[in-house]
Amino acid sequence: MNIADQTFPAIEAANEDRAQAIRDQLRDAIVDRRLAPGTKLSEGEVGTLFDVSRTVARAALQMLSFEGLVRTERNRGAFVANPSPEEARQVFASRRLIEPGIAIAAAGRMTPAHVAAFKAQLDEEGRFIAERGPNARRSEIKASGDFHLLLASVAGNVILQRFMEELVARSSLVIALYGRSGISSCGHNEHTQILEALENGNAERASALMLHHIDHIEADLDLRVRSGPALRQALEF
Amino acid sequence: MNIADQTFPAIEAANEDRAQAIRDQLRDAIVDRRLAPGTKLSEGEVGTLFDVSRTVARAALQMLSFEGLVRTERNRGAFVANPSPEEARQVFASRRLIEPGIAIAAAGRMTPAHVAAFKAQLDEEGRFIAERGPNARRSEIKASGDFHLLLASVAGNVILQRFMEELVARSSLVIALYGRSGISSCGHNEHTQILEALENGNAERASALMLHHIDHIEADLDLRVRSGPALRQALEF
DNA sequence: TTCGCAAAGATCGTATGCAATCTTTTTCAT
DNA sequence: ATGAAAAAGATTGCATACGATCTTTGCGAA
Repeated sequence: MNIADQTFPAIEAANEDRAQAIRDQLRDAIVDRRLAPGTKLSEGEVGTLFDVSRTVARAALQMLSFEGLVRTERNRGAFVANPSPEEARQVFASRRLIEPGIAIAAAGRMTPAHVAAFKAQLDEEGRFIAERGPNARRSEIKASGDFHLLLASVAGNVILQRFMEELVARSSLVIALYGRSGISSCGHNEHTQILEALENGNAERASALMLHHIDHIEADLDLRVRSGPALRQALEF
Repeated sequence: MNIADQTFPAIEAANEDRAQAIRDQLRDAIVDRRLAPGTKLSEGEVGTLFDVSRTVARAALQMLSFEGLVRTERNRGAFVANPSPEEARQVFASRRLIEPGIAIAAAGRMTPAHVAAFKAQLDEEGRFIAERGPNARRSEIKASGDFHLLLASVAGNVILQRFMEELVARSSLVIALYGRSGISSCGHNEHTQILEALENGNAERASALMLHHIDHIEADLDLRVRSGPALRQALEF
């Protein structure tokens, strides 16, 4: 799970913002758990891996720390975030507050093109659930989150969309740490139901289903403190 | 309104994160309108003003751009954000979704100490409203936002608190650009009412009052596009 | 061995330098 | 004058360098 063992796709070509590209790759790696919570992300290694200077690597890590996916300690560096049970609760409390509203907004803006995009998304999700192997698991995690992000994009509020991107990514970390049953594949049926409600323009139902869905995901977590949160943190694990 | 004309309090001493300190100062300057939307914030000038290298200044500006208070364009630099009417609507739509929930959460966690803090906050707000002069106006703007931030801190969810910090700051920019009646001092009474509801533990009422309060603030805006949004943006003004 | 402490090594925070890009000014033909 | 093109200047993007801080290693005493 060391970052040096990771392989990152494609070369960061383009004269576009390279720090942003690196951030995206690292975020994906964190979200689908190729990088475990607590993993050290040193500026030098990141820079070497992506073939940029520390300056750019540092900027990418700073971005991730704003998103809460990375924790930085002064003079010690950056680590994949290791959310405490309390943080985990706050992530889901935030989602319970925001995401039902997003569902309502999205219900009022669904077009046939959106419906098609959702169907394709759910198909993909289903395919990965059926497959075996760790790569399929990763893709499944990613796809499950992408459903929520697609919903947020349909809602048409870029601010809320960014909030949701952060919350979905952090949720993945939380589930990785505290999830009981490996994955939230239980959610697939619920996703389907939510899409149905959206398709029918039934905003209230979509909203209620979303709330339940979030509750179910959180119910699958074991947020009891195990060895005392301080120790856990202190050991970076 | 040039940044070079600004004076920033205190020296950025401490071996703590200087970029963060600079970000805070710049944010305050933007929020209470010492820096107008569209103002150029060059790395060099910021660095000189705060007596740090461009590296640190750049980091501070990057942080502000994540918060949506600053817009950065590749190879062109950073500018105080100039939110479009659409962005303005999204800011308030986000607040309508989040802040009533925050009020509910806060209502369930109010302690006597919190009540005292709110009272002090409202007192200060009232004092600035009574005063004359541009400095009082600035302080009034700041205080009005601080009420909402205090509420968010009482709610006890640091994630939502950060979201609110961003939204309140961006609201100030929006009001500066699109506000009809100079300031939202109209809100003072409403703040008082909200506190009353919180004090009585009446979560539903606090939530409803907050929703109305946000609506009132937004109703004071004139979000009609004036000279075409493209032109406005193109002229950086 | 085991503990503490010092030296060596690694990593971070920040300043600075250079090329690339953008902006402004100057120049010149229409 | 006016407008286009070129030159000069300013600013950014990025790499690199160096001191400061942290981490690890090595060594000697209990």
